[in-house]
Order: sequence, then C-alpha cells, then structure tokens
Amino acid sequence: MPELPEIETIVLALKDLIVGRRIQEVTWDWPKSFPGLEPARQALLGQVITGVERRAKMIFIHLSSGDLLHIHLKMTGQLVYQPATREPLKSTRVIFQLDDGMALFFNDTRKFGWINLINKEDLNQLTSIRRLGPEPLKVGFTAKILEKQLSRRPNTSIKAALLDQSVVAGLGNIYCDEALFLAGILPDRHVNSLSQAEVKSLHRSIRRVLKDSISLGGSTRRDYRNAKGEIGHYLDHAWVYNRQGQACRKCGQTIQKIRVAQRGTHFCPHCQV
DNA sequence: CACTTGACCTGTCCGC
DNA sequence: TGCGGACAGGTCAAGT
Repeated sequence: MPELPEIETIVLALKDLIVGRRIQEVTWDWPKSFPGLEPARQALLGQVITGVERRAKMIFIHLSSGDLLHIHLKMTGQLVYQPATREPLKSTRVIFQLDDGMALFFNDTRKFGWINLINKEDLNQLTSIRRLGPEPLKVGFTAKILEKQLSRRPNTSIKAALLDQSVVAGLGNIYCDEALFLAGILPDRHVNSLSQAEVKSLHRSIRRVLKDSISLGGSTRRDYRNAKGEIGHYLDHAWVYNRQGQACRKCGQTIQKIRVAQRGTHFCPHCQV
C-alpha cells in the first residue's frame, strides 16, 4: 500500500492517538508478521509509548524502555487504532491492547509486512536503514541532491531509479508515475539522458505530488487505511496512476499503461517526452 | 559493481 | 460457475 504520504498520514494521527498509552497485552496469529515476538512480548508489556516517527516508508514507535517497534506495512499492511472490543479481521496479524480501552490492529492481507522490536542503539546499524536516501520533503532535499543521487544509477530507467529507496526515500509506484507526469518525463527514459532542467523539474514535481497527496490523506487503491480506518482520496485527483484509457487531465490524450522496472506504469504520450 | 529476476502471500478481476 | 493467469501501494536474496 503505502508510500511516503500514506505512512506520514498514519504517523501524524498516531502521535495524537497513542503517545502516552501503556501496552497491556499483545496477541498475534501469524508469527512471521512479528519475528521473535515470543521473547519480545515480555519486553513490551507495561511499556509506555513515548513517540511515533516516520522514516522512508517505515514507522517507529518509541517505548519508555528505549526499545522501539520498527514497522513496515509493505503492500497491504494497516495500523488501525480502534476499540479493543472490535472483532479482528481475517487479515489481523497482531493486536496491541492499550490502557485506554483501545487497541492497535496490525492488519495485513498479503503478510509481506512486519514488526520488529529493536533497541534504539541498534537501529542505525541496520543496513536497510543506513542505505536509505534523503527524505524528499526535508528542506535539505535540493535539486542538486537529487541530481547527485540519480548519478549513482546512470544506466537504468528513471522510474527504476526513483523506486530505489537508496536514491530517494519514500517514493513508490504511484508517486513515481505522478511525479514523472508533472515533470513531463517518460518513465522509461534512462537517467543519463535527463537534462539538468529536467532533473530540476522532477525535483519540484516529487515534492508537489507528495505534499498534495498528504493533504488528501494519501491514496487508497484497495487496502490502505489511515490510523482511524479511513481511506485516502488522492487517487480521485491523480494525473495518470490507474487512469489508463482515460483522458489526460492536461491535454485530453489517452493515458497509456506499460511495464517499466517490472511495475505497471502510467503516462501521457503527449505531455511526457 | 550495476542491473534484473524470482520469492514472499492473498485476493480480485478478466477471459474462456 | 469454475478455473487459470495476470495483477496489486514493497523489498530482498539470488541470479546474470
């Protein structure tokens, strides 16, 4: 599901909803969703949640012990704060009971997502985190930085490069297509064919689509829900994603769908060159 | 090293 | 209705 705007939406809400709450119980039905939960359970019970953060597409829930829950929702994961009495879904993998009568439900139909309990000190050692590229919405993320990051993948398609989390952190299939449309760049162009002006335009477009999506609560194609279980509305306004066969919102030409970097890829053959 | 291809899973949709 | 195949917000390990 979730790319940067969806994770950001979840995290912003969870900060209000669960910080200060104490974890009273943890139950689960699919061990791979929380490897090592059996031993971790004792370390979790009684812990107070002290903060919630996002990095790339990952969620960190800080605990009073100094440990933290490291969460990746992958394609279909949800993290929903609901009354503890709510019936679990068929896809519910882990439930954290909190001290306010509510619970955090980790739902994940496809079981790709995961939760790990890790010590704060060990976090930055993880290669999956150390290799992450810059956060595109931070002030330090300039067109120059994007150009430098892209130069590490000169000979691949711009789409494959943008999907690479070590180039830019947080973009996924939806927002790559959207940003490339706004920048007027065809997704299968090779990185080393881009002009400096195109990279600059791409930089602006990436920031714009991410901000626009956050303001609309992210994208729900099927599974995505925010922390209150609600859908996001960006796809009602999307430029190209999932709009194959429909008219381009800028020029009226028919949006096309092809495969680039093994992913469904949407573009306008007139607006993008 | 740079890049591409399977694997991890379940559910839905489309064509026959 | 049923069945096979393609496809779906992601990321690794293993290939070439």
